[in-house]
Amino acid sequence: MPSPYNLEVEYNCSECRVRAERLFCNMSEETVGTLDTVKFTGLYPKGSLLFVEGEEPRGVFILCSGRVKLTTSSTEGKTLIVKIAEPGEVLGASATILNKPYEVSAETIEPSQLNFIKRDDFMKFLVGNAEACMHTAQQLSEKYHSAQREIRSLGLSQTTSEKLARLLLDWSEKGGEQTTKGVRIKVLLTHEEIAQMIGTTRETVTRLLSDFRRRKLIEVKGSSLFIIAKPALENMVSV
Amino acid sequence: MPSPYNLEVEYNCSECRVRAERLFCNMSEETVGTLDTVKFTGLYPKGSLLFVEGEEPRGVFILCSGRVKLTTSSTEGKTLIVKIAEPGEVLGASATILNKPYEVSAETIEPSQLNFIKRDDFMKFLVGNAEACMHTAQQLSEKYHSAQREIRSLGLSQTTSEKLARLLLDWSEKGGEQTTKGVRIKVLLTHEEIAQMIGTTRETVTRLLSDFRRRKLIEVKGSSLFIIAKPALENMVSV
DNA sequence: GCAGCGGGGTGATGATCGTCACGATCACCG
DNA sequence: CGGTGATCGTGACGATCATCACCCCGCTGC
Repeated sequence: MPSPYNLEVEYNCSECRVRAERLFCNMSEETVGTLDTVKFTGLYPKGSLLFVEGEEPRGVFILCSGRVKLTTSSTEGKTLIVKIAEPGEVLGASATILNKPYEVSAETIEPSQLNFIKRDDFMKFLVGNAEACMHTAQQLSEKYHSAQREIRSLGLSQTTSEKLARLLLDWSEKGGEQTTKGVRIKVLLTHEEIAQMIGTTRETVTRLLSDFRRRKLIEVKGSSLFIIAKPALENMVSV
Repeated sequence: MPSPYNLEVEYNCSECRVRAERLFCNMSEETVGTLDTVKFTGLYPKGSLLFVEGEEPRGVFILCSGRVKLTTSSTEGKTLIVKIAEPGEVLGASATILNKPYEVSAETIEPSQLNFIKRDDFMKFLVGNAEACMHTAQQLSEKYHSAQREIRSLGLSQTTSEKLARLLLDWSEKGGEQTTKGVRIKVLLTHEEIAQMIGTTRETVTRLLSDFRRRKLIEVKGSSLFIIAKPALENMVSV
């Protein structure tokens, strides 16, 4: 079946084959049926802005496939990437529940499928369905948990190399692939974006990566990055 | 009525006079009745450890009165104060819901009253009571929101003075008292603790505060701190 | 071809801030 | 009243990193 952006699309949550793996979506047939009646499926190309920091909450997005970059910016124009959201995450839930402005901006960095639920519908869904409410609470707990990790990393790291090492280790755990040369990571972000993830500058990232290469901690081949000396990297992080 | 630690204690949520002001506790009589049956009221002196980072979740604490310091530490012993919790907040909810280790440590910094709910009881309370679940979701949203603010501040601030200025402005908004000399803040933390709140060292805090004084931005009299030049402080922060 | 652009590499320089070191105060207590 | 510990003040020094500046490379469009 031809579909836009080379994306395999599932318009119907009840028939979604990956539902069981998704923390939020893994709910009873009945609840998912209700979900199907209020959601709007959308396909977004890379670079779509789902919502912007400061905007009044219109509702929530459930990320079905693809990846979404969550960012926040200072008045000076400096940008921090708070998180790269993965499939299964619910975006904008806290702002929607509190009816306060979105606290981050969300932008797709790959072609993505998202299900949108309008604020009113979402609130009714939560109030009327204990299971949905519970799963939302879980989802929010997850988000708080990961925010907490971010705070630790930003606040307790002494040096920038520590933060970079930590980021690489995080990546190797999440999306790493074991090879004979160590874990391979696909680096899909530019140095600029990596810098925005750890709160530093593009130049510093470039320099640190060269430094890591020189010290044989990592190896870079195109967009592949190999973790050669994992223990050494682990020694650098104290958080 | 005499009570320990000079604390006015309310053993019964149903009769609590400040309940309506508390985001979480402001629930129907019925729900609060249920809450009363599962909670254990505790009084804690200053310095009590409620739970420790990494520990398996025993349950949640509802802060009735007093204040609680939430911290996280690096393996090197450096400590970051994530948040000072105020009455009405629920502590340990995300860890309890996910059944993952507490992500922060909680320590009272004043004599405090807290209601404890065991994990099993709390989960049953949520599943069986839509209102409680909804209020918990709200509470978690609040926590996520404030964590997000913290991330912004830590990740986007260029200089330490910016973070300190921001902290003072935050305080003046939350607990400030208008006087002819500008807003008065009661500083109840040591320089060491302030340093831990903004991720720097004690010496730097001391120096920055002296600097702010020299530049007539603030004035210090004992534990009172006056914000003399609020606009100047606001100009320093870009987050 | 070549201009334009996004991305990466690198050097020079200076400000910031962590670290170490030492003193000064003040409260509390035997 | 001297001792002890917590807190604050301050100087000296050096490492780290942001900033600016420039260059290189590969790609795209004309």
